[in-house]
Amino acid sequence: MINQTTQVFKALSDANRLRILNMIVEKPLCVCEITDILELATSTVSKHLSILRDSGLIVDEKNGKWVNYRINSSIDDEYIQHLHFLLRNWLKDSKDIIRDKQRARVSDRNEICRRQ
Amino acid sequence: MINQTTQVFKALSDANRLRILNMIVEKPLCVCEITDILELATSTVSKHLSILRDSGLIVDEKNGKWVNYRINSSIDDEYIQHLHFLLRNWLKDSKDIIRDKQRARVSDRNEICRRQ
DNA sequence: TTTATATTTCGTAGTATGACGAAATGATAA
DNA sequence: TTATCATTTCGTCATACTACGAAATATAAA
Repeated sequence: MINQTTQVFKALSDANRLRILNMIVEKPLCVCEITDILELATSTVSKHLSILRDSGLIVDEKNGKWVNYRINSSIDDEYIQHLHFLLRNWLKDSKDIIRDKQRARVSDRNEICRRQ
Repeated sequence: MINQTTQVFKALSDANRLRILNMIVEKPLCVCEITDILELATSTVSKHLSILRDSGLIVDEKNGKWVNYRINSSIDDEYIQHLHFLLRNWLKDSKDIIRDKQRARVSDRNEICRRQ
């Protein structure tokens, strides 16, 4: 119980993971789209996503050759939902977050992914 | 902005610090009382408290030879207040947290501190 | 099947974190 | 003042974390 809670807060205690969470509020994104926005190595982004997934904050969905990541909106954990609500408001005025969200909205994986 | 947010989540991402936060909901405690309940070295507890204080989650108050730590209840940061509310509910059924809170309620610093 | 694309896993380097005891600091009591 | 008690700071060790590139895996396209 207490360890599950620390796991969630650990997942939230990294700037790149907070950026990912706010991006995928706009729309579900694949790894290469997130990699393009964060400007990190693909393996690094994949690791961040696995940490967020293991904490229950996000879920992944296979879609052809892509893996889409989106916010976990299942209502089975009210505290996770509470945290998502909190985060969306807490970071909504951050310049970095605003830019990330804009880039997420206009992101086109067919343009982005083969460039890497 | 985003770094202040990660700092708060980092502060929350350790089991001993979550235990401290729930203890001092019951009543403000000094370092030696918290040390007695957590069964850690005094220097370790002092460090945990400084991390929680620097994140804005708690405040300290000098009182004679003791330093009391309590939840930061000033309303100047709504997100911190939101997190305190969330934590109190999230961990209220944890056996460890329940025991810590009971020990905090009956703790008497005049009995405890000189034994260390 | 072969080739290309997307993602994950592995190994590693540098850094951060949490633990401790010892030393330093601050305040009270003798 | 000196002694005592509470707390903080410092130095250190073991472990965990984040980043990367390379290798492995999985799916789609040729």
